[in-house]
Amino acid sequence: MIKRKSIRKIVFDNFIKKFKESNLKITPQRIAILEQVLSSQGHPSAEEIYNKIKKSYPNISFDTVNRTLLTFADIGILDIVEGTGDVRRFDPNDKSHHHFRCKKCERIEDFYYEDYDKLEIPENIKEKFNIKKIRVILEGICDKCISSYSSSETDSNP
Amino acid sequence: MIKRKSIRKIVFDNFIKKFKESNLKITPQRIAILEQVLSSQGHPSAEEIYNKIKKSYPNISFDTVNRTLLTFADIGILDIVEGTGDVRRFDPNDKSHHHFRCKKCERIEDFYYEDYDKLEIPENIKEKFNIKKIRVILEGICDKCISSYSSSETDSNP
DNA sequence: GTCTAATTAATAATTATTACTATTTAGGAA
DNA sequence: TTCCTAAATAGTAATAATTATTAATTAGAC
Repeated sequence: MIKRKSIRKIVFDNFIKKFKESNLKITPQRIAILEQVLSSQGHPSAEEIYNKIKKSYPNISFDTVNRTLLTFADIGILDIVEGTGDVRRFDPNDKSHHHFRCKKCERIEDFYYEDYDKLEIPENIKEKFNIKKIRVILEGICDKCISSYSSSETDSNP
Repeated sequence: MIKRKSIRKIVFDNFIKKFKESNLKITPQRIAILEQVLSSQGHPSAEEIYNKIKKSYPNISFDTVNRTLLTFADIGILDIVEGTGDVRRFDPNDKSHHHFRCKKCERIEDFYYEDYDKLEIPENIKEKFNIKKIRVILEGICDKCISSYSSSETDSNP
């Protein structure tokens, strides 16, 4: 019991450290959202998290939850599922291809790479699902954005 | 000139065939949208396509364009860029993982597969972009949906 | 040409996301 | 501790994307 609590505390403290590193104030709302996120399964939307938090924190606003989740994504506490939150985009390219996505300008660029086209599908997946398409998403910073990025990204010296 | 035109016609006729196979009527609107899509670069949104079509077809409605594009995606004339069009979803899973997506119920399931974690990044991409994350998306039909799918999907005999 | 089910235009309704502003608060300095 | 200030929040409004509705039109089979 005591041990479980302290493990949980360590995980938690790590996030608190991240907050401080990013000059984010530690507010009860952020703590509540963090706790909710850490105990989430699957891929919740802002609204799902908002509804859960409201139970213990009735007058938190949706905006705070949404904004905070985006902040968390910014500082790397959680991820945004690829593509979601963007307007629906159509892809008229009928040749087998893969996508590079820029995290900064959201640009999506097609690229071709045969090795990726013939990737093997894991057995347990193949048994359970009927796979129709395989796509690799590379996420990062594109050439146009990289220059405007701080040097700390490429230079890891203090 | 004549040759180019007939190649274009062949490509076009293939799509017309797809229309007929799917019992879709061939309307001038659909032709216009098809032409616009086929000449599109990148990953246009419904609105972008709508704006372009309006120039040659001023009183087409947005709804028609949007609905038709979805229909095209249904019959496989084009794709929807993975994830787009969906509510933003957060991913609290901090372990390296990949996604299976069901095309029917939109379910996203995490899975783990080391081979995918250590995929090589093509040289030309590595030179141009600063890659931070690699993710494989498997698209298909999930176990829960497969039973409600027509047998023609799994049985390719006439 | 006639008929009918499918399609469309126009618009309304719904839903997601972002923006705004007055108020409150975290956390550093005295 | 108390004070101060920049940051964060609640509440709400605005914007934008998507889906639904309905009356009118039309493609394509006969």
